[in-house]
Amino acid sequence: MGRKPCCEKVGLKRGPWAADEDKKLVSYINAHGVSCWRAIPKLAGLLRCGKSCRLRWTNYLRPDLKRGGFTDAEENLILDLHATLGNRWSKIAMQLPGRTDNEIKNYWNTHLKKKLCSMGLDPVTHKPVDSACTDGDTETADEGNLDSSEGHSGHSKVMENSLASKVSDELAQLKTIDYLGERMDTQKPFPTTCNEIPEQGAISGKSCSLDTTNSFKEHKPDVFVKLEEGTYTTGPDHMNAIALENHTPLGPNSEGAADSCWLPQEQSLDTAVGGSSFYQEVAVMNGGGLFRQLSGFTQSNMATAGWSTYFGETPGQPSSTGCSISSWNQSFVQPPGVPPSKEIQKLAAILDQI
DNA sequence: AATCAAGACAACCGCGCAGCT
DNA sequence: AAGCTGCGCGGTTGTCTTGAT
Repeated sequence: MGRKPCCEKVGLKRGPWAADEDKKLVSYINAHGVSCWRAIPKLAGLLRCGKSCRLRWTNYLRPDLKRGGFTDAEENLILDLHATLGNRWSKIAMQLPGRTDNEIKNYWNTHLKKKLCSMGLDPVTHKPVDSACTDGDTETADEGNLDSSEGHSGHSKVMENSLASKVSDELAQLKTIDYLGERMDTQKPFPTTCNEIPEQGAISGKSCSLDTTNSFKEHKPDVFVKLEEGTYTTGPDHMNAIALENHTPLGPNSEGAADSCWLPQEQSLDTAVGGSSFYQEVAVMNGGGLFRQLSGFTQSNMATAGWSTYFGETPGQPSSTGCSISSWNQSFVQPPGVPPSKEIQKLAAILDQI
């Protein structure tokens, strides 16, 4: 049973939109708003299907769209979010006000994918690959896609690695969930010094991120970061924070090289904060030792965990909600003293088999 | 100046999901 | 529960622009 087409296509115009079509659509929507896309073309006097109108509006005509090239900060934010979310362009677009999923997707395909390749990173996993991407974008990245192997010989190893990587990531996240859940249940404070950070069981690299625009609301548990001895690096993705705050990072190694900014273990948070969001970010890492996204996190339970002090006002963000931490690439660590859940045991078993 | 290739971006297509009847 | 409808999403294609030869 075939699906009914979204609209009657006979006699409808296709292809690029003319200026007068844009004008008609904009003036109609400005006057009446958006209710039913299907009905809009007729009401607006357009020979387009509703779907085409919706796309034109959302991707091009919407007044809140930000035109022009992507800034470095936006670019880094996309890279980071893609590392976490994959090709979920709409989700990524939610974090970039004024940008559309289509725009981001195009930018990714034309610029960022190549950029990652040139850096020797797999555009799907964002992890280093042995061989650089070939032109023609047959990314080695396909290894991240278990469904697309189509029986190519020699892919079984790749598939294994991919599966292992996926399972590892899943496992790490579940461990984190368990650990964070326990912490939240018992009101046990999060580690505040480097020494309290669990060291064992580093699993795999992956980025984690925090939507600073919504504070801690509605975030799913994410990952731990593994901390090097006494020092912390924000990783390249820390630039996200800057993007969200829409200003340039301060401090040493700014200019996109902030991934190499380190803070001594013993440096106090108060000292580290130093008025700059860049340092706030580092400071939270320094003091907190870990960061996470957790559903139900609030200002008050963060305060319980000793974090509230560091969520100061940041430019362009509501006071006390604009935490500047965004994300960074580090390794997962095995949370201490957490009895493995069934899910974890299951995943661990799969991992062993691989 | 003409041609071709590559790049950039707009637009389309098909699928899946949610809400409604 | 099943079918229908509208919408949103991600992948893909089409078209225009730019740069190289």
